[in-house]
Amino acid sequence: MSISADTLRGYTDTIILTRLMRGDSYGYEINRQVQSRTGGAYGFKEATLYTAFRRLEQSGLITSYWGEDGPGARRRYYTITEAGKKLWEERSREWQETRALLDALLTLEVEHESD
Amino acid sequence: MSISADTLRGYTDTIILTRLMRGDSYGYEINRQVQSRTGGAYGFKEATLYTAFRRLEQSGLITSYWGEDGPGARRRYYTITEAGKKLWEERSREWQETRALLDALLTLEVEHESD
DNA sequence: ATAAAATACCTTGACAGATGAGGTATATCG
DNA sequence: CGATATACCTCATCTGTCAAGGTATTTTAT
Repeated sequence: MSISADTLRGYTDTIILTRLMRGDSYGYEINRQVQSRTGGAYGFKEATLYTAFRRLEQSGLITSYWGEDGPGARRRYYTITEAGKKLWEERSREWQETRALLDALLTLEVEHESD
Repeated sequence: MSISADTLRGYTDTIILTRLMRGDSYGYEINRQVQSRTGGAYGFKEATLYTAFRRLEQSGLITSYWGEDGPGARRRYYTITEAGKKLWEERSREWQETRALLDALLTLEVEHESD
């Protein structure tokens, strides 16, 4: 976990929604995917993950169901709703904007003669 | 202000430090620069800005002094310290990493035949 | 002269997201 | 049979943002 989570604050929900855009999944798996996609550089703290699920479900962006009991511990699966998909589109676009803004705001512009 | 500040949460300090890397400045001016560099898309709320100054000063990342009374309302100028410069370097590097992580995490990877 | 707008600063309380610390239960592996 | 991995959960605390409130000076328009 080389990246402090506070620099990603506010993106938890969108990251989860991104995972669910690929199909239903459950907490533990989503976190494993996040870790593997970042080469181990980032992963959710459990409390962060599960409070996010509550928040997203309460907002109608995802729904959940208990997985058919196969082998292993019980799993709660999550499904993204239409509202969730719409919000994901919006947040994705917003990320592009934010990235451009931060690139501009965190760069030392070059000194001009005319300055 | 088309970008919600919560997507920039955690970058306030680094944005301010970036401005001060260019030389001493004061609150109102820093905010004007942020607005102009983002084409009006982003600006600090006053409370956010001034609480950030307190935080940064308490952490020894900036120092402050009242400007010589010229024309206009009184201004409190801020100077970045050596510790501040060091942190700015670190946070700048971190932003590059974070940007790459979020690009990876917010993208729907393409479906492969082998999936 | 005077009212309005712009410049410039400040604090406090409320709110929301992240998380450490605590917990439960099952399955697998040595 | 004990340790580790899987898999879930909650609550109290901490931190950053910001609405709402405030002060004071200068400039601009009437």
